[in-house]
Amino acid sequence: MSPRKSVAETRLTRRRIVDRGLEIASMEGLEGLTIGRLAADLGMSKAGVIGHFGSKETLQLAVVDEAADVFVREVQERVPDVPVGLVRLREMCEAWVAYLERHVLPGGCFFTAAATEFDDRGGPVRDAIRGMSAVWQRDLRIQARMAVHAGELPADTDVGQLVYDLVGVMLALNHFLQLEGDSVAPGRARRSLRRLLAE
Amino acid sequence: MSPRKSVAETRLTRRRIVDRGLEIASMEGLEGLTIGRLAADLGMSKAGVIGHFGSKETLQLAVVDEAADVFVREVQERVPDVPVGLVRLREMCEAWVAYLERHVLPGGCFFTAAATEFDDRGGPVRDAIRGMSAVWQRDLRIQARMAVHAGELPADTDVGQLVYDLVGVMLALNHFLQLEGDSVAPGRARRSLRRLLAE
DNA sequence: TTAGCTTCCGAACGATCGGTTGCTATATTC
DNA sequence: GAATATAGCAACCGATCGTTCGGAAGCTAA
Repeated sequence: MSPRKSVAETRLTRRRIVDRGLEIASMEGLEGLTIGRLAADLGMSKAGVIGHFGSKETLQLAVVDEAADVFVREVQERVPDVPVGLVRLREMCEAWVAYLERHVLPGGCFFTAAATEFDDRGGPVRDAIRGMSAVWQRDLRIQARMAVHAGELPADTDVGQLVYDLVGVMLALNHFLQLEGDSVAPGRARRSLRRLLAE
Repeated sequence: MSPRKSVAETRLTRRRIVDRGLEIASMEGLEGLTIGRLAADLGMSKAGVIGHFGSKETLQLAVVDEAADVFVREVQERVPDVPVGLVRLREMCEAWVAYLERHVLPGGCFFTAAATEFDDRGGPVRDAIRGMSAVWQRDLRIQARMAVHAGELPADTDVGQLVYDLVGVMLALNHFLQLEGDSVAPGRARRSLRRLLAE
């Protein structure tokens, strides 16, 4: 039926698949993302979908990559160009809160959902998720360390502890927003961040 | 093949199913819990498994109930008989940390996993999970309120905010333990709790 | 024009999903 | 001891899972 598309159109089809796949995965989970469901949503055949990836696992990895791109675009690139250290750390966290508040993905934070879904298994998908999570936490740790070094945070600050607490604030935000539809949660998150990142 | 069992044995079979089901669900998720897998694990037929419940949803609800029982047994009943208020609140949180540290379930906190899995869907299973979560948070809120009233916490304490932060500490603990196998996480959790629940 | 490459489809594969149906064998009840 | 109730099994149902295969259709290079 469908003939060969130009190179540009082909890339576009692949993007459509991954984009819709990310939406589904953020709601139903990476395992709940089904070739048949994806094909039906996009009005194409299962073979046409899987042909771009070869296997479901490759598709899952492409979705994880896309989630990382979305995170870069919707969080990291929106961090204002402020000096490194405490000010930048605050803006990174604010961008994070705003991202969840904006409901960019229908299922909330993709990495939160994917992490709890795959935390007990092995395999490349779990490794990819863990890698993405590690990169962001590393960025937080770097800024926190700079803030300590610049005297913007107490000299005896435990940077690992601080990152732990920041992650907790974000996990709680996702939890209260998604499970309980709690609209005051972003305010709570910001208040916790203010206390954690006070000068 | 298998004949009818005595009433006691029947109850025991049902318990075996739900117990193993909870273990599987804590690792693979409530949807990843399949009748066939459960039957194979227990050395019985699918019909023998589903016969006790009638449908998979009923089985899932039974597993959620069992998870609540485990939580009561492993957390709430281990809270020492200390006076209400701040002291009791501290012991409740400590019991919670110890529960995750003890690795009672192979997949970590069942309700954390179940909540993120079902937070985007409707139906009785989601309602049950939300209900369990609400009960525990209510208990926390009550003790926090008593602590404020007794002057053990600052008078201007925002109890909702405190519960938000406590939940964040626990979600982070589960996250770092399960995804990253971080053995220092329980220490981090206790340190955060000490800061949140300082007199 | 022609040959090759690629995208996508329709159809089918074996496996597994949740669930149903008869049946056997036993515990319980009378 | 006879009648009844029921736990669990083997077999099967239609649906869906991920995946494979052959071919149709159109772009591109020769």
